[in-house]
Amino acid sequence: MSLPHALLALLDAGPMTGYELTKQFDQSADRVWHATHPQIYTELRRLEGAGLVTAREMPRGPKAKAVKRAYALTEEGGAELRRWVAQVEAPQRVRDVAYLKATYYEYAEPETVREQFEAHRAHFHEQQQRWERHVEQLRARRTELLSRRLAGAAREDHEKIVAFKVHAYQGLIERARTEVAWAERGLALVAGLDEPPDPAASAE
Amino acid sequence: MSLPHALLALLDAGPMTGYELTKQFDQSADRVWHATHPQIYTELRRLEGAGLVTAREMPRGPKAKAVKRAYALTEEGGAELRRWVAQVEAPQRVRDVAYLKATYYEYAEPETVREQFEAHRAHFHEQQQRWERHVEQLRARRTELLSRRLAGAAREDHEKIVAFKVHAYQGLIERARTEVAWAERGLALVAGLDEPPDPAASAE
DNA sequence: TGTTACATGTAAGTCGTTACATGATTAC
DNA sequence: GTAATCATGTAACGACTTACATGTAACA
Repeated sequence: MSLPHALLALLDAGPMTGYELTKQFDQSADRVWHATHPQIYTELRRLEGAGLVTAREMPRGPKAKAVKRAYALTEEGGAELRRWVAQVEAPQRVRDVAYLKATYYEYAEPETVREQFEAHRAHFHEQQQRWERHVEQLRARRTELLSRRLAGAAREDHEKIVAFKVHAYQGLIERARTEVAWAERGLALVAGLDEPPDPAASAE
Repeated sequence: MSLPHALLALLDAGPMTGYELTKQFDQSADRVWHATHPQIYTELRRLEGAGLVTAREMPRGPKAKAVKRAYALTEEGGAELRRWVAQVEAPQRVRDVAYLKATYYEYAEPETVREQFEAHRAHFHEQQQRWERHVEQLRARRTELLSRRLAGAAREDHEKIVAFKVHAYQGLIERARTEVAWAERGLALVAGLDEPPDPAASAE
């Protein structure tokens, strides 16, 4: 649903190949949208057909035995991106496995529950740190994409462009922190349930 | 992916019809998982085929011109639920339209951006309140499902059962609060960008 | 010579949404 | 009688994942 727009948004900074886009959408990248390469290559062809991007075929390496395709935004593509940004989106529906499972943790061994909260904490802690680094880079205007984007924008818009990106990633940092805190409260809860509250009332 | 388990989890409290389950999964309900009725009826038939639930056909109304099917967990269904709860899940990948869009708000009119942050705030504020009410109900053990679930569980497990559910929904409350705060910071940001920081430097 | 990174695709299948379709029962 | 709610489905389509498939180029 948002994949085409996520692609247009990245291409807005400048032309890229499907491979480069794939790396951007990778789990390990600092992106808010994830997609796999089959999805991306397919979608790029579709966008090309719709006239929202154009492809330029380029030789790979000096021997020119293979080609790669660099995609660039067309004017319609840019217009579509702007139209989409202005449009209010319906709120996403909740569908969270971790929380669904957490609701039924009474069925699992305390040890297992601990492991899961640990994993949750580790995951979001890592995300938090990655996004913190990313915000630093954004503020210093040191990221590849941002530099390219700023190069193609009016000087007086620079502050605004940076501010919105920083705000978005700051939000993700806060979100990750919230998850870390939740997992930690979860760990405390299991620890408390594990050793019964009143030693006199404990069985066997 | 988690739909079958979300269904098993609900049926764990006691038998229900597809229609009742649909209401539980509705956007307006206090659930962490969303699903639509075609998905639910289809999945129930699949679970029945797999032996994880059994269906009992019941007459609808006194005239018995139509039937409804109440689904109940089988022993294998219960076992599967327990197996699933104990299993560590791979973390979900980020895919968030609101944040994706927010990264490119420089393209939208300040008025439009404001509207979107407003909508974001309103949505999560409402969720927050709903979940707060839900936690109150859980603590007082006044929800339908929880009473049914507790009725079928050993007395000494009651505290644990309630505690995990409360913890999960508390997490969702915190999450919603984080989103509300993010939207509010966003509104402040737009307001600040709208009136240029230095009146002397403003153009026309 | 072999491994890693570059680079692009197809095919099958699952998960989820939306639209279509039908009919009974209850309350006003 | 008629509207809302109860109740259950099918069909078509779109989004996403996983497995399969292929080949080049750089580097050690």
